[in-house]
Amino acid sequence: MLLDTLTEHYGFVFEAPLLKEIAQYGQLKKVAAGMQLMDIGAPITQMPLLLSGAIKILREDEKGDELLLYFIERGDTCAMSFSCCMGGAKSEIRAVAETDSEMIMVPVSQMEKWMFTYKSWQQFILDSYQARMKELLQTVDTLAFLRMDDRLLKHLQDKAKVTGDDHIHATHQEIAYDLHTSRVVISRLLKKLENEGKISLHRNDITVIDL
DNA sequence: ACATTAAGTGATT
DNA sequence: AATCACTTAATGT
Repeated sequence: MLLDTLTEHYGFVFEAPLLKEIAQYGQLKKVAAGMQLMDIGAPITQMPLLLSGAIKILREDEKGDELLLYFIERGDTCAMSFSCCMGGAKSEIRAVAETDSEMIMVPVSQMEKWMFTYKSWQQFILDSYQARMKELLQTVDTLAFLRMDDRLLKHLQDKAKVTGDDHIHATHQEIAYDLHTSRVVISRLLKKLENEGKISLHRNDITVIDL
């Protein structure tokens, strides 16, 4: 039952009547890892409430190169899309499932209504917005100061965190793609991190030791 | 055994 | 930090 799963994950955040409403208007959605959930330019009609798994949020430049902004985890929602959908705007970002994930999709119209009727909802959106903004500023910081080694280590740690596994299953090329750099650079920095004893390298598998 | 793909390295910009 | 050119290692057929 949808309400049960909902209570399990969000029971501490929302009061009973709101949980009931979410169960009524939302629909459960399960996605496999690697699946694209939202693309740049697509209109936003629904917003996800994440139950399990993780979603990565990407920005894209003119040439189609991607840059990872941040991850969304259980108990999060994409607050960025909230500001967009208030004005009926289109998505500025792309969302891809990092792991197999479950979420509840809620129509935007309902979410707007709840802003006025439920204090806990208002708080949830505000908190979520603040958390995303903080993460975003962090990535901006590392970008601005061109510290690719810090960026890489943080990315590995984030990835291990959202996956819940210290073994990262990814090629150097894929990581380079996320951080918008070349594979050679990633290989070199990974090698450096390995020498520093922070990670261990194997083909298609990086083990994060220093968490 | 051979082809393909992933990873490591030196040199250059 | 990015790119090139090349080597070495792991994996699939």
